[in-house]
Amino acid sequence: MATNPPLFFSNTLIDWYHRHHRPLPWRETTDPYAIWLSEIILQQTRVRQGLPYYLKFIERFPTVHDLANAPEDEVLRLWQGLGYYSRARNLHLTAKQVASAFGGRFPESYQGLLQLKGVGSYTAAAIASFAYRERVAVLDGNVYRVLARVFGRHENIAAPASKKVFEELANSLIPADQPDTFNQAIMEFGAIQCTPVAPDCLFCPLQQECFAFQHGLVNVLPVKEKAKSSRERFLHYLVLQYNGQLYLRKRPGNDIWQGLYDFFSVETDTRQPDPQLLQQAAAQQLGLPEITLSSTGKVYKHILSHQKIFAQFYLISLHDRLREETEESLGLGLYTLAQAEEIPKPVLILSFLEEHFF
DNA sequence: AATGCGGGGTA
DNA sequence: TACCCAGCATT
Repeated sequence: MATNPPLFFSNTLIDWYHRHHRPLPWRETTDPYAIWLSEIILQQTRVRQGLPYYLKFIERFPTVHDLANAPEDEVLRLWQGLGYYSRARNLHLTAKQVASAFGGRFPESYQGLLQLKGVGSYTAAAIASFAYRERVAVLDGNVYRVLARVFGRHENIAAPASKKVFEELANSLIPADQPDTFNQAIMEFGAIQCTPVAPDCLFCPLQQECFAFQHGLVNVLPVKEKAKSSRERFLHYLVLQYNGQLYLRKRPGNDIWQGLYDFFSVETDTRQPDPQLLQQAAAQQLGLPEITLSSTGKVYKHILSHQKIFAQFYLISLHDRLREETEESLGLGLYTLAQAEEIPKPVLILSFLEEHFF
C-alpha cells in the first residue's frame, strides 16, 4: 500500500462510495431519531428487507414523541415480519425514555448513546458518526469482512475476543475529517463489492493492496466459526373458535416471539405424538371433558436461525366459552377476525390465518 | 465466553 | 442445504 496506508485505504473507499453508493433515505438526514430508527431496523437485516419497514415507521412516527405515545401492540404490529422482536420492544422503551426523561433529545456522544436499550457498540458508533460526525468506527459484519480480507486478519470473527483487534484496526483507519462518510463507505463496500460470496475482485479498487486477493484467500477470509445447528420443536396449535371469534394469547417472555400473539398450543418431543396423549393433555389444560383433534393436514415448517419448528393446526369449534379461570391462567382472550388482523403475530401464525381465515 | 433471538435472500 | 445479513441482551 502507498506511503500512508490508512489514508490510501480511506481515500479509496470514500472515492468508491461517491461513485457507487445506493441512495437511501436515512443518508439524507442528520436527525438522530431517523438515524437511530434506521439502525435498529437494519440490525441483522438487509437493506432490501428493512427499507419498507423504515418508510412505514417514519411515516407513522415522524418524531420520537409519536413513537413514544404509541401502544406497544401497534409498534410490534408495524414490526411484524421483521424478526428479532426485542428490537421493537427496546425501540419503544428507548423512545419513551428519550421523550420523557431527555426532553426528546438523544444523547450526543458514542458513550451516551451506548446507555440506550437496544443500542450496542455498532449502533452507537453509527449514530454518533452519522448524526454528530464523531470519529468512531462502526464494526458490523461488512466491516469485519472487508478488514479481514484487505489486511489479512485470520482471527475468528465470531469470537468476542477478536472484536478488539478489528475495532483498533478500524479506528486507526477512520479519518478525522469525514468519519461519517468513511463508515458509510466501508459498509456499503462490504454490501455491494466485497460481498460474502463471489466478491467482485475483478473490478475492485483495492485489488493491488488486498491481502486476500493477492494470496488467493478471498474464499477463506474472514474466518468464521460455524454456528451450531438448531434444535427441532413440534408445536400443536389448537385454533379454538367460539361464537365466530378466535382465542389468542400474547406470548410471554421466556421463549420466542415475546409479545406477539398466537393460539393455545401443546408442545411435544416427537413429530407425531400419540393422538390420545395429545388430546388428553389439551383437554386437561383447557378444562374440557374431552376433545377430538383432527389436524388441518399440512405440517408447517418454520425455520428460525436457531430453531426448526414443525407446526400442526387443529380447528376446534367450542359450544361454550372457556371458564374464566382457564382463560386467565392460559392468557387466552377472544378476538374477532378484524381484531386478529390488527394485532402482531409471528409469520407462521400469519401464514396459517391467511390460508384459513383472512 | 456462550447462548438466544426472525425472517428472508442467495448460490 | 448452508450461509449470512448496518447486533444486542443476558447469563
